[in-house]
Amino acid sequence: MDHAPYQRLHTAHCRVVCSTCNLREICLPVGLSRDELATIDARLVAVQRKVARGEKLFGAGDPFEAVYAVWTGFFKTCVASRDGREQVTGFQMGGELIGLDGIGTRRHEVDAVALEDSQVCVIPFEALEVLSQEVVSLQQQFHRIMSHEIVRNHGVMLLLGSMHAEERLAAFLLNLTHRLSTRGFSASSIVLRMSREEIGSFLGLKLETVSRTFSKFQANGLLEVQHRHIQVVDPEGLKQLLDGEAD
Amino acid sequence: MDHAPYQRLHTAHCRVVCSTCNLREICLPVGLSRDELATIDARLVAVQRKVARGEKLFGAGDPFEAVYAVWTGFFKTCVASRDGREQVTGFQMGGELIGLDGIGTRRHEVDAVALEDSQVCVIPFEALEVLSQEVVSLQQQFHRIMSHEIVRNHGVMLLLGSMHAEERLAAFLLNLTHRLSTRGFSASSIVLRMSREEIGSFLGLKLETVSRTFSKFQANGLLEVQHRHIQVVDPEGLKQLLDGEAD
DNA sequence: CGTAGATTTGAACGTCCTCAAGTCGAGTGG
DNA sequence: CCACTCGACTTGAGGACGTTCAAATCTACG
Repeated sequence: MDHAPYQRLHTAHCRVVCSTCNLREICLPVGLSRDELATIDARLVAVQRKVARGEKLFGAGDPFEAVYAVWTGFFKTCVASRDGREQVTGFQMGGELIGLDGIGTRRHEVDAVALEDSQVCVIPFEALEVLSQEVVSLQQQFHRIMSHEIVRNHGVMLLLGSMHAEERLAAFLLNLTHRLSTRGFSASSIVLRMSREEIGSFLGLKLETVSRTFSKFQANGLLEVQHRHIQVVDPEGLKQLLDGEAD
Repeated sequence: MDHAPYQRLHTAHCRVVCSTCNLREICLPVGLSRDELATIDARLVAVQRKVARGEKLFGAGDPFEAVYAVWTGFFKTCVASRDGREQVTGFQMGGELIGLDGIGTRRHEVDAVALEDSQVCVIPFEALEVLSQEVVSLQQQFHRIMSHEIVRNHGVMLLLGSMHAEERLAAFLLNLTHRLSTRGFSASSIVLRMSREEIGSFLGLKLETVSRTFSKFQANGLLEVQHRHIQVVDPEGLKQLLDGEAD
């Protein structure tokens, strides 16, 4: 990669400061006091790392040393089975943590790939454990985040286990718009960072089915689809699809 | 229930002792020293609770106060969507923790139901957080367990998102036999605690498909099926199904 | 402006679901 | 002890939804 030196430069020198970060209200430091934030700044988040679009933040099997908070950009995580099947397990955006899968085995269990040029905050896990022994609310917030991840996974299981293609895509879009609007972006005009194939892998569908379903939603006046640019015309209609009020 | 008083008696008086529990090597206290075990005994696991077959340990929406370690018996956890769809998110046996879903919201997000008469150790979550500030290896083990739960969920997503019925059931049976043999039970002769419908809900299949697939496995000489009693005749054959070496 | 990759769309097929009937086993009461 | 009943399970037939294979279209990026 011809900008590897550029990356290295930033990895070494860019110091992140949680206390002034615009994501501090939706990231790991939620609920921390001013003093606690200062402690985090001083002892926890050491460096930032840039990850170019298409590059891996880490791969399955890599030694686990840190978890990562997305600062800018967009990621996917995916698992693969021995025979080559791949499953996208999630998409991560600003303020979300990546790498929790590695804590148990001390090796990462998924691939984390940037879907656009991105920057993450590196949170050395050892430091996180040490610091969360001192800072109660950091410990609590960390536990909350892991628990949320488990609950999120349950939601995906429900989706994969019991929903039809249209319901899956509707749920996916509503989840995406919800998370985007939490971060101050429009909930109605969105640009997908992932391909139809990646959406399909996440939703347990083939890319053709995803494409057809987009077309159908457009025909039904729920969306306007132009490649990766999606206009959500009728969010209520999407919700009704999920609540079984099909008509 | 006519043995409610009996339950109450035990809830109030039965004191569990991790240090002599036969599950201590596969439960929360893995890796703790003798002294640390003594601390846990004294300050963490206060009471045991009996849950009769078919009863809930807790339900979705209940206030979250504790996590539970299965001591004897067998549980399922399930989520439901507003429109009544239900998805079994997991089956839990001795040494496994239930209730991690409630940490984030302070309310349980799933139903936990005993599939046979069971006993759990009640681990008040507040106490767990306090104690894991002092006992490093307890904190580490707890984080490991949450991470394992996340990785397990990823495996279920892979199963639900990309596998065919036969592969799903094979994966389910292999997972079950593996966990049973870890606990000293036979890996070849197993008694299912759950109905075909519950298996189907977990695997994203209808009960008829589960039943048909059992029959097919029997016809192919992989299993001998007698209702809920399963003899695993050819575990290698099951593994080959998963690795795509179908023949 | 051309090429490679992503997306859309069509048609035939296959897996799993739905609906339905029948079997089996445990528990109950005569 | 046997008949009865209820729920769980099995099995069959037909249909639906999503997949597979294939071709056309579009876009981005060099």
